Amino acid sequence: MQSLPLPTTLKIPFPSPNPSSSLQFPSFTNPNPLTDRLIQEINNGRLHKAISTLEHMVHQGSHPDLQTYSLFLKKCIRTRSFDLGTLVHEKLTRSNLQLDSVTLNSLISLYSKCGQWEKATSIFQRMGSSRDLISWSAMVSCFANNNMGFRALLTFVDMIENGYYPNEYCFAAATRACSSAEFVSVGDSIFGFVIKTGYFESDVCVGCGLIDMFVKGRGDLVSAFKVFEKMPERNAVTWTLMITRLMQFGCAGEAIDLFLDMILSGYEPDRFTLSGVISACANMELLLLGQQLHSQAIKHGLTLDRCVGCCLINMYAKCSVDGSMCPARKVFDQILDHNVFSWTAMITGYVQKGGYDEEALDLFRGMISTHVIPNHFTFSSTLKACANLAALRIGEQVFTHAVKLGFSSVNCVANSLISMYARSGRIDDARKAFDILFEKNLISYNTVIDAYATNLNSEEAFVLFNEIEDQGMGASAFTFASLLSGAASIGTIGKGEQIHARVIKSGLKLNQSVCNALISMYSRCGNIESAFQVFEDMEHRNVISWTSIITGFAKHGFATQALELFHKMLQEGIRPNEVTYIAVLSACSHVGLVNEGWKQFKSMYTEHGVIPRMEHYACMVDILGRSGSLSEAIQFINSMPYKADALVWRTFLGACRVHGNVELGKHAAKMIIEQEPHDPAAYILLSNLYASTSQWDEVSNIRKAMKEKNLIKEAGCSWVEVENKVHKFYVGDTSHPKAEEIYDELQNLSLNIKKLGYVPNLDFVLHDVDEEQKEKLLFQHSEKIAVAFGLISTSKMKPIRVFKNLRICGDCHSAIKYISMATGREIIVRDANRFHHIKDGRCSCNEYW
DNA sequence: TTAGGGTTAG
Repeated sequence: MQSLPLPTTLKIPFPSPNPSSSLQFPSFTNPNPLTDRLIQEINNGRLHKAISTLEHMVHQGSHPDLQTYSLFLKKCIRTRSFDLGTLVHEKLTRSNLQLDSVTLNSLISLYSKCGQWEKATSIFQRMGSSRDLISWSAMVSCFANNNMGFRALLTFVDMIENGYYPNEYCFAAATRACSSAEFVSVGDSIFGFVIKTGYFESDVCVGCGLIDMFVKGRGDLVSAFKVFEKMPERNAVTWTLMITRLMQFGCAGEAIDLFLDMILSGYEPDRFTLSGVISACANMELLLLGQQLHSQAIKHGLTLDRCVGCCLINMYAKCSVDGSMCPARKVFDQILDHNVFSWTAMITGYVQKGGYDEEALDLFRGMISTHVIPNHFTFSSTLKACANLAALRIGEQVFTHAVKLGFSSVNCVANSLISMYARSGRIDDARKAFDILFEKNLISYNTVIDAYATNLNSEEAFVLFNEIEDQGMGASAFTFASLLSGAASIGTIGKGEQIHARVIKSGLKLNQSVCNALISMYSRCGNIESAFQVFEDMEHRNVISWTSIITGFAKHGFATQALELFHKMLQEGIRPNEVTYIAVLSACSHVGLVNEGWKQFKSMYTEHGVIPRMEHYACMVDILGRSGSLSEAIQFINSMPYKADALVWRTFLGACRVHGNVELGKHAAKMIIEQEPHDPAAYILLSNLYASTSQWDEVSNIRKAMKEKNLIKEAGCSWVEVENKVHKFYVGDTSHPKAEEIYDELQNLSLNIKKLGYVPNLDFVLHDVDEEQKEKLLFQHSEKIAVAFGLISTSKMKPIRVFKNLRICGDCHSAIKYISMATGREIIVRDANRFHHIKDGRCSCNEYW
């Protein structure tokens, strides 16, 4: 299959609609004028009018004859008006007419096509001896169409045993029945038979069956395409089938190429063709071509068609440039008779677009009120809307509805429920929903693994990861990305390296998402060298790869490298996004590059069209504030185009703390508390500010205020990973089995570093106690305990990696520099803000933090 | 009347 350049602006030479190609039925002369009118309406395709006429006739007690009923049914099947077909069947049942095999076969076909295979089966069973070859054929086809391959093959065999020799339709259906992997060998036998009998040479339907056997059963698009190319006769259906299958199996570009070939070969696209190729446009986000196809649909009078409509809704939702859902909604509103597909397409469009979750829920309510029964896709998308809105109670009500309709154990519904709980932090409920799910698929596992990894429970995430491998499911890129992100959050490099080894074993080492997650993991675990190695080894880097490594260098304080990489990224033509600029500005902030920061901030919109958002303003406040330009920072805040949020003020308050400016700090704290009255961080920062300037009465007032408001300060803690186990320490912690050795080591360190010139900085004790007590308290800080434990538990050759949930204390920073000198060890500390690489008495932050 | 279509969770 050769891929042509993508047609984005090409004008397609569509042939004009050919009215003679639509099916016309002969008129019958009938004594009843109403019957004549009915036949005319059926022939003209005015089926809603026809049903009114039929109802009127029935009301008058004058039923049309069987031939007219049969005509009506065939037209309903032909135009896919299944609801109307069902109504015709109801009237037919009440007519007491004796049904012939043609009419009964039509009914089988009607119910087969609208997915009601039970009804089709029941009609077939009641036919008894009036069954003919077409009835059998229709039944084989019905089972094959409704994903019941085994039953289709059984019926096929049953038919032969009943003395019927299969015709080409039957072979086509039997071949399609082999469209799942389990029937590959049966498919081979039928294929051999079809070739031998010469059916393939003479019939297009058999070719269609073969195409599906290869594509659906084996994922073998190449063989399917060979069948297509060798077909002695083609028509619009065969072209459409091949286009649709290419699209469905991930070759949207090839599907569009083939569609162009079809048009150039003079075939006229119908509702099926347009549906397939519009879906291909949606997948490739080709809005212009999608719009051309939309105008074709209008020209062919297909805008009211629900299927074409669904594809257009999907295409507009995926391709809209300005994030607007108006074009999609317009298509939806034009569809007259909504069914479950059209409602679901619109709900899904809203949910996928993001920011339209309320609209999605409104539509779900609208759907229920019009008595359209939702399906598993509807529930899946609606639950996702609830998760986005954090509307757990509504989500639970929606799920109860799904339970009542029997969809609770369908994977995508149950997985959406798991995801909804996981995203709301209700990990236990997510786990319960996972446990009761009878048949879990990879997505079920990935969802719950991601939930554990996000909630820092890497042990449980690993147990489930092993289950995936034990069951032979094969972890995906998503599984690895979640596990790596979990390892990165805790900073367990040992775990991260183990996962890296499993990535290599799984064959996913070149996967872009996995590589991006590896870069982030190594960088966040303190090993920027390995992060850079992964980045260098990548074959194809995207903006996330570049942003991840730039963020890594920025956090580690290597601003020069970060900015060099940023320029290299621009040279390679990669467009920076909002996150890239957060990385670039934070690189400037971590080393105090005020002018460079201004330069980047000013050019982000003018040169690359990235509109600064709150985080970028906060970065600039950080750059200005930490460099000591507090008044410039406050001027900057006042000049912002929108009201500064708590993040901006928190950043400014941090700078006030570093530069000891109590007055501005008080103002900042007031602004934070105004916006987030229950956030303890502002109170703590302000209290620390008072403590550092020895205003103990104020410290005590703040503590009282916090107590009254029941605000609990996040306890500071530090941890190190030793032999794949995380050891966590709080202030003054004595709970570790090696506590005695740790405190002996701390005592020795204290003596040794004092000899080298360390003087405890008692300003960092935030309690009003005497000096001796203050010094003792300093040596109980969690980061010092973690360093001491690292020293006594690890090889002298390896760096010690310490992690802290809050910012590192100033005295600990100074003490650890002396410890690195006294012991000759490299100590890397990751705090809430950045990395400190401490070696031979120096820190990579150059005291700028 | 028997070959082709639409929406899906991490």
